[in-house]
Amino acid sequence: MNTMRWLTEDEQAAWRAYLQATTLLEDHLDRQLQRDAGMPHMYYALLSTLSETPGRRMRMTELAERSKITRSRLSHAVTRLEGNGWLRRESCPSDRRGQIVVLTEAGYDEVVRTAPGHVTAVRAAIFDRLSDEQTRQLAEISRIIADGLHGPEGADVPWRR
Amino acid sequence: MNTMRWLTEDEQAAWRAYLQATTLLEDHLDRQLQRDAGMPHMYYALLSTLSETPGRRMRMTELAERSKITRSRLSHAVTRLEGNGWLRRESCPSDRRGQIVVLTEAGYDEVVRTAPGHVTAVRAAIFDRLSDEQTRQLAEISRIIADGLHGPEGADVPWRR
DNA sequence: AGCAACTTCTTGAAGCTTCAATGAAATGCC
DNA sequence: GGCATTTCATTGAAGCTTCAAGAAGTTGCT
Repeated sequence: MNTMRWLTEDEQAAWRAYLQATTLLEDHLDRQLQRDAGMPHMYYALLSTLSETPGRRMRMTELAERSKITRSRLSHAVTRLEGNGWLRRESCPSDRRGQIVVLTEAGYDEVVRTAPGHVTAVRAAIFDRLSDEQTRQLAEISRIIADGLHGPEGADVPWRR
Repeated sequence: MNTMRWLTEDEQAAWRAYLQATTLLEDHLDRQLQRDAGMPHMYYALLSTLSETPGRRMRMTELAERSKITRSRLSHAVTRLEGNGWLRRESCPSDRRGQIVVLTEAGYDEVVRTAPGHVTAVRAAIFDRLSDEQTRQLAEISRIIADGLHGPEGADVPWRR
């Protein structure tokens, strides 16, 4: 007998729609930010995260974890953004392996300058089209998926990387 | 006065959750398929789409549009997959500019071999965790976002790309 | 203290994506 | 027919991501 569980009609439809939506949205936001800020969306997200953080600084590892990217990817990204003068590395006093990424004044200004355009793009693509109810549904669904893939925020699983 | 509309608390929460979920999921599926099939998720999706198509073949442009990727990206992808022997290019009889991508027997076998593992990964990450109601919500939300970004399946907008 | 095991971060190479430019063919217009 | 415009697909270079390896520092065990 065949013990394999395939996707139902509804699940297939949802999966196709999800793939199309995420592919289009990623592409759309990458283009918007590449045009208006000269960097891909993930790079902008890094600056944005730092801009909301006390001291506008964070340990590499923590920034990588919050952003859900590998340390390696972050390392390359920081090197590039440092070249733009938007970020700076400082060594960590409490742990000499550590590096602290600091958003420069120029980097902060860049976020301030480009945030309105980015928020407008996100609104236009998503939240202006969804009801409040759907916005909450999206949040809940996203949390369920994210939690399944890395444990609910702080569950340290050794088999993960 | 400031006429800019920022995101509400709920919208910010949804956006953060969405970004984390999609980043983690993409990464997870890319790894799963890279390990089990030796290709990234998008490449697998191309083979999978072709496998469900009459004659297991499609025009480049149509495959690119269904997959929501650029022709350029598809061109590179097909070159790579052709190198693996999973795809083959044929010239189009009705339009001599055209190319038709054909899934080879080996390519079809590869999809058959790796589909179960992939479906299991998708189920485990998403549908085993969502209620039927949430699955329908995800489909609806995804459709709304996708439609906003490229017109509802067939609306040909000249200003796009 | 000494040492293995682990963590932090970086690096270079290989692979993937984007962008702009190009060749070739089809289409529309007069 | 002749010519400009548009469409189809490809190409190479530059930029981004992944992967495996490695240097440096910390932690835990005895």
